[in-house]
Amino acid sequence: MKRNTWQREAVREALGGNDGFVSAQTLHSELRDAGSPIGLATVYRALADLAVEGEADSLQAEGESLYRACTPGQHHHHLICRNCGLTVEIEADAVEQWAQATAAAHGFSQATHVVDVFGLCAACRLAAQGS
Amino acid sequence: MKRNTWQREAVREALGGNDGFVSAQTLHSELRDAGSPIGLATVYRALADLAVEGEADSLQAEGESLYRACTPGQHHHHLICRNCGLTVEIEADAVEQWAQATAAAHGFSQATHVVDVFGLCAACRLAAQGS
DNA sequence: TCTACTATCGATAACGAATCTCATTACCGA
DNA sequence: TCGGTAATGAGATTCGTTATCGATAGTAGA
Repeated sequence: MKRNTWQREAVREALGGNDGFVSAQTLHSELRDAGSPIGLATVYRALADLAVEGEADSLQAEGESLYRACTPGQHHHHLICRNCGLTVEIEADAVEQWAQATAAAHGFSQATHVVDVFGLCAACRLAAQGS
Repeated sequence: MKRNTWQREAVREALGGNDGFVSAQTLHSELRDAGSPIGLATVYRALADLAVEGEADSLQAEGESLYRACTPGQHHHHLICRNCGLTVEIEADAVEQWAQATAAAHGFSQATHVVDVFGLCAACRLAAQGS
């Protein structure tokens, strides 16, 4: 029996309110700053649940897990600004097929893949040039 | 001034003696089991150096950093068996170009990318079927 | 609506990977 | 051989994450 609690909903909303990837710790701080008495463990549990249910994407960076709300049910990858965290969801049929084909060519089955692109978004590039 | 120590060489050899990716902790255990009195911090330092110098590749998995000896100086990706850790180095010019093009299309510059394929190698698939 | 059941919460302890500290060691040029 | 100093290593520390367990509060059924 799955229950709907305001805590879970708060995490979902806080996640949706961020453009890019955020850490569980950061999300917890934001919620506490906003006056919510939510616990850190609850934020971790909620994020893990959301990730399993496909409502959030997660990736590992610099030793911590980052999460982001994403369009559910659809396989996609991310183009992430390494400066401001701005994230763009990208489709990559070509890469999907390449991954499958490459795996098969080496005798591998049940292939999954990790594909993320990091760069400097237009705004951050201009800001860097201006300084 | 860079110095050559037996510890650094021991890490290099231990890394080369493994087919797939191994964690710093595992490598340290192996070295200690083999009778080497090398310290954990030294293993971490040596691995970080090797990664910087291009003699080792690293990737994040399950909350820890994994390392592997690799052909230096050449950009490539990995096809990794999620069961036995067997790793195959793969070239992916198509993916390189796709990543650059996609980043550029969204206004991103200085694009780098993370591309790894996980699967079940032929031997592990057969073993799984046999059981 | 009321009640019982139990999923969920949350403070905190525990855990583990990675890093830092600093006294000691030993590499290497002179 | 000698001295400066890079490198080492045991242990402490940091930090993100997970486990524990009593308290809390959704939810189904009476």
